[in-house]
Amino acid sequence: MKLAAVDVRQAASAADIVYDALRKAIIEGDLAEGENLRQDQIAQMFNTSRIPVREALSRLEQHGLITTERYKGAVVAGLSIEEIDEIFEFRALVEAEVIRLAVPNLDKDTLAAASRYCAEFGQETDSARWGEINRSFHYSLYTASRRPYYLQIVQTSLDRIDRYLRAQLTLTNGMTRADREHQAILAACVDRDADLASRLTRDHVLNAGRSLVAFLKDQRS
Amino acid sequence: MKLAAVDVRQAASAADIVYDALRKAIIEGDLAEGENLRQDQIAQMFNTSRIPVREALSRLEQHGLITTERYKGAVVAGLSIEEIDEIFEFRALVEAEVIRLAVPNLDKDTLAAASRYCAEFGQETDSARWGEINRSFHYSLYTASRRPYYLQIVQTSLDRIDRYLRAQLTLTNGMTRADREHQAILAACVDRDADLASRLTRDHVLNAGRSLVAFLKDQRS
DNA sequence: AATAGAAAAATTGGATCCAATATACAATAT
DNA sequence: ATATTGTATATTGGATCCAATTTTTCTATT
Repeated sequence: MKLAAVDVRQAASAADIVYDALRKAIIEGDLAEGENLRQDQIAQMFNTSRIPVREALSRLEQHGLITTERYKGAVVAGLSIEEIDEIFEFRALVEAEVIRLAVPNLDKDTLAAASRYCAEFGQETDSARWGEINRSFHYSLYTASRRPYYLQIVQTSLDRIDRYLRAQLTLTNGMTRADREHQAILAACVDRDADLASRLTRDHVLNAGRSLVAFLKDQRS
Repeated sequence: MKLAAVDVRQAASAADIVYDALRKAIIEGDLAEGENLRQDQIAQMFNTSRIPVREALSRLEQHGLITTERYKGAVVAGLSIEEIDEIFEFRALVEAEVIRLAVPNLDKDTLAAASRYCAEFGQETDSARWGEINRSFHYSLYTASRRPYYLQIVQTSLDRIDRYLRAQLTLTNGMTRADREHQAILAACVDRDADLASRLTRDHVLNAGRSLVAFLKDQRS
């Protein structure tokens, strides 16, 4: 029997759909930080009741993307400069280790895919897509680490600061620098130099963080 | 006006209470892995309806403590040896960094508290309490890192493998070795030797992981 | 007796309803 | 005019009800 088997176990529930949509909207900055999320309003937007919305909001809160107060509701979580700084520092630690673990396992296909993302990043003119391509580039390499737990942590960390990272890429000329650094990381991976790839990734993340924090300090003062 | 003001904003909701209770039961191993969690049954145990229970289960799933399948329900998540191994490796990375960041900030009170936990750990005869004291010892030092994001990650990582860690302490004589290592870590902290404390913490976590994995490999085969 | 299939029970996901709380606003007092 | 109190509205948290799905039990057939 030849059939494209589909795993029906994980058919999306209403809560899944709402969660995915809200997560995406927050990550991409379509929902401004501080914005109120009214259960009723969201429920109507998705043609469902408040129950799945409440579950979605609960998940978002667990991931730190929103904050809720009892009987008051949910608002998109903002991050202080100190929190942003800390998350970048954390990412530098973990992602440097992930790429180190990944390099020995990199095969031709993975490197080719990463190379495509790297080129695409450099050529893309629509700044709205940089964040997504940037993420794809790094993640395609990280996957070779074969460390699902690390990868999940990296994803949730990135979720928290993705909005700001996107801003940093478009402003302060972060894009051209990121492009250079991506090429260097990719080259180190091709050379199977895990230590170098790790150091470059660490610096890449820290550079982005420093540049972003400097920008925000200026902007918020 | 003289009144002991209490912040009523964060009065626990029913979902909070159920979540805390289930989390504790899973972490401490009172709920065996694979065990079914029936919404109705739990709701009755807490004299509430299924709604708060569902929210609690949703949170537990986000933290990886249970797995759920649509229309089938929730079961306490078990971990494969590979997953346990990975989480210990991850903890070693992060906790080594956290203690390094903590050492410069350690004040007398914090060291005194850690010292008390360390002594308590060595003297406690009730093996059921070792897990909790062990956690308190490490966490009291980690707090000085002033890195709330790191600390939250450390907590959730520990939540995932605490059951197994408790088993490891009671079996394979893990307890006496842990006690020795705690004293060495504490001494390095008193000496303000961040590098040493970091290295010792890393080894401490990796040792526990290796010993646990060896035990499980033997047991599960 | 073993097995396939149908009916019944159990369980979850979602909708609707009610209670508790917060917010907005009007009325009143100073 | 301002501040305070009371009231109405909006919003959330929780209970109950219904639909979709799974699991169990029963029955018929071989």
